[in-house]
Amino acid sequence: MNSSSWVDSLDLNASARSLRLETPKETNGSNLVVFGRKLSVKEETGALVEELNRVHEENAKLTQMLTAMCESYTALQSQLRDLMNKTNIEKELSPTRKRKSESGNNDRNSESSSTDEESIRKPREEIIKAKISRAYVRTDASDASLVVKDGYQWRKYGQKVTRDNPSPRAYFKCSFAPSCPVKKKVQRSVDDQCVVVATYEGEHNHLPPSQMEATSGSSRLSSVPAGPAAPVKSSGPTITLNLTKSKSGDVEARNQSKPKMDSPEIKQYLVEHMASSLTKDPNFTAALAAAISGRMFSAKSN
DNA sequence: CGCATTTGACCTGCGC
DNA sequence: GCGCAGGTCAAATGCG
Repeated sequence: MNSSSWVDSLDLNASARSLRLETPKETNGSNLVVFGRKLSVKEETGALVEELNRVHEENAKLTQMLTAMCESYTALQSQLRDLMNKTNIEKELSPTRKRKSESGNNDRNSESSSTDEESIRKPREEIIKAKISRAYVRTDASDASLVVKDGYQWRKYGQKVTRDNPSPRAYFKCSFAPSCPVKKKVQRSVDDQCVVVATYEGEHNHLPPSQMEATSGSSRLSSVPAGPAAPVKSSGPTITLNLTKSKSGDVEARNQSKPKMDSPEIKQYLVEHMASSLTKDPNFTAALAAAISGRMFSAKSN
């Protein structure tokens, strides 16, 4: 199961709710015209409140489902990681094409200290490099800055024009924690200049700054540390593909089709998606407005 | 003045 | 060995 399918299922639930909430919306107008019928208005208000409570319960259930799903996905991911580490070790033990340069050094055993260091360092590098994910962010094509707001702080350390793509590729390092090994490459897509492709290498060894603020008691809903002129770019959805290298094509295919559900980006996207599907639903907003106004009127009449 | 960004130079791996 | 391309470094520059 991929995220889009269960996000869609959330959408379906939202639409199901909206179907049930159609009646209040239709009677909303009559509330204003036949305002004297207090009894029916109160009945409707009660029904709406009931409906709201039901929606809240449903929301809580969905949140529970989401949490359970995230947990099971995390468990699966750690299993996959263990498997991949095993296959990496096996690859290291067996002679491969990558070993060509090192095998060329075999006749120079006098440099054993340096080659030993390399052989120790290389698997570590490969493990770091194995944790590669890719994010596609839709931005304004006229926006020349290759900045992808993902909740982390990045320091640009280089830019290069590559052969396969006329638009420059920018290189970033995570600057929030000095010891964080994560790097990011950002380049516009060749096919669609509106789409920016961000490739992440490695894993953060710290919480995202936004989450750190949240845990430290900040009441802000979403805080991106890039300054006031840098809200979360929600001009389009960010799709994150975990491109973690894998020997098995089957596992790889499944893994690629499965975005990082436990990543803060996805979680934020889900929250935004759920919030927007609710707020964009005219039936829901109308019902909500009717319920609130109903309560206000009933409070006034008391 | 300090920090982030820019940009040319340099390093490294790979193919021929 | 040489050239190419991608990646990184570090001095220069800009900005708040």
